Amino acid sequence: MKTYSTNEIYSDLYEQLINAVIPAGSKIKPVELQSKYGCSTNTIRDTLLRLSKIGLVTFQMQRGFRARETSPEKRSDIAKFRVLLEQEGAALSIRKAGLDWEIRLNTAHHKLSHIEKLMTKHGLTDEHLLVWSGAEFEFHDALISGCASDILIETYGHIYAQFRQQFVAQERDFGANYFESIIHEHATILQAALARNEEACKQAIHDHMKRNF
Amino acid sequence: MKTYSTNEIYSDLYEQLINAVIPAGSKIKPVELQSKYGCSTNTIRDTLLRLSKIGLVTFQMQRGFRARETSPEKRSDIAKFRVLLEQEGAALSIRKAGLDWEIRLNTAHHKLSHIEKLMTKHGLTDEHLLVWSGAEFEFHDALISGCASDILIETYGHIYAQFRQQFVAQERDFGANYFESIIHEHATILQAALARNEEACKQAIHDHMKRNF
DNA sequence: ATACATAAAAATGTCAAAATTTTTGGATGT
DNA sequence: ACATCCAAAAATTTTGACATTTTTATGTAT
Repeated sequence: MKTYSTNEIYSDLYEQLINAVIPAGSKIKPVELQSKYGCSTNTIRDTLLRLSKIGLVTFQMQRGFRARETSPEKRSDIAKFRVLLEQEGAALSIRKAGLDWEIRLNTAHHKLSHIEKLMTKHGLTDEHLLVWSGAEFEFHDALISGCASDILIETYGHIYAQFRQQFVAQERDFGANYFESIIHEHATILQAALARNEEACKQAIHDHMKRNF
Repeated sequence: MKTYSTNEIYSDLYEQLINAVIPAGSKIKPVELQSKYGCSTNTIRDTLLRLSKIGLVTFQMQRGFRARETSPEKRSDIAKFRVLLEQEGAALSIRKAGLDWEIRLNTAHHKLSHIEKLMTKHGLTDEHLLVWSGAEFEFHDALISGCASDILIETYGHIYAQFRQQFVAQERDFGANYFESIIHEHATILQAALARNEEACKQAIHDHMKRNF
C-alpha cells in the first residue's frame, strides 16, 4: 500500500478537487481520509487549510471543510471574473512584455496544440484529458506571464483552479466539434497576442469563455 | 492576564498585520506567540494558515510563516490591482444594482464622512485612525457590493487587506491637506456612483489611488 | 580570510489522545 | 403531524509530546 508524503496528499487532494472526484459542495471529513493517506487527522486538516487558500475548499470554524459549492450562478460568476483577470493580464503583457514572453507563449501554445491534435485524431481518454488540462493552464498562464503583476498572476492561478473545479464535473458533453472550436479559439488568442493587438486579444479571450457565462 | 479564544487570536493577529505592528516581511514564529496567547503552537499554526488565505501571511512548507513582504514594486502592484477590481465592481454595481445599493453606499459614506470631519477638526489619534480604517473599507466595500459577483467581492476583501498592510507602515506622513484630498476623493466617487456614471466613477477610483502607483 | 564540514540549537511538522462543539436520533408533549 | 428537548454519537479543535528539518554556531582545512 502506497504511503503519502504531505506534499503528495496536497497534490492528490488538489487533483481530486479539480477533477470533481470529490464533488463540488460535498463535505470533506479528515477522519475519512486519514486511513487512505496513512496519517493523522491533523495533517489532513493542515492540508485542507492550505487548499482553502486557493479557494478549492471552503472552511468554517467548528463546521469543517467542504469542496467549494457550485451552481449555474457561481459558474457564470467565476467565468466572468476569469475573463476580467485574463484580459487585463494579456493586455499588460502585450503592452510591456518582451521577446521572452512571446517565446514562452509560443512554446506553451505549441505543446497545447500538439495535444489537441492528438485528441481529435484518437479518442479522448482520461489520460489525454489530464495532460490537456495541464497544458491548457500553461498556455493561459503564459499569456498573462508578461504582465509584471505578481498579485494578478497569483490570483489568476486560484481562479483558474476554481474554474476547473466548477466546470469539469459539468459538461462531460464534449461534442464532436467542441474541441475543434477550442483549438481555433486558442489559435486566435495566440495570433492576437503576438500581433500585439490588445483589443483583438481581449475579444478573443471573451469569445473563448462566453459559452460558460 | 487576558485569555484569548481562537477567534480572538485570529482577529488580534489580523489587526497587527494590517497595522504593521508585525512588520511586513518579518518572520512569525508560533513558539514566540504561544506564551502571549496562552495556547499551543499548533493553534497558532492553524490560525496563521487561515491568515495566509487572505494573503496577509505567506507560508512555505518547512520554512514557516512570514508577514507578506513589501517593496515599492509590490505596493504599486497591489494598488493597481485594487483599482482594477474596484473599477469593475463599481461599474457592475452602477449597471445592475438597485435602490438598496444606493442606500448602503450613502450610509457608508455618511459614516466615513463623519469620522473624516472629526479627524480634520481634532488631531488624528490612533483611536480615530482605527475607526477610520474600518469605515474606509466599508465604503469601498459598499461601492462594489451591488456587483453581484461573490468572487469579486471576496477577492477584493483580500486585496484591500493586503493594501493596508503594505501602505500603513509606509506613509506615516499624513500631511496637512492629505485628509482633505481623501475626503474630496471619496465624495467624488460617491457622486459619480449615485449619478450612475460609469466612466466618471472609474476615473474617480483611479484618481483616488494614483498616489500609490 | 574563505570555504566547507559537522555538531548543537532552534524551529517546524506530525501524531494520538483529550476536550469541546455540533449533529443525529429518539422520546415527549402539543 | 410538528416542534422541542435530551442524550448519544460523531465530528472538530486543541493539546503536549515527539520526530524531522532547517538554521546557527563552531571547528578544520585550503
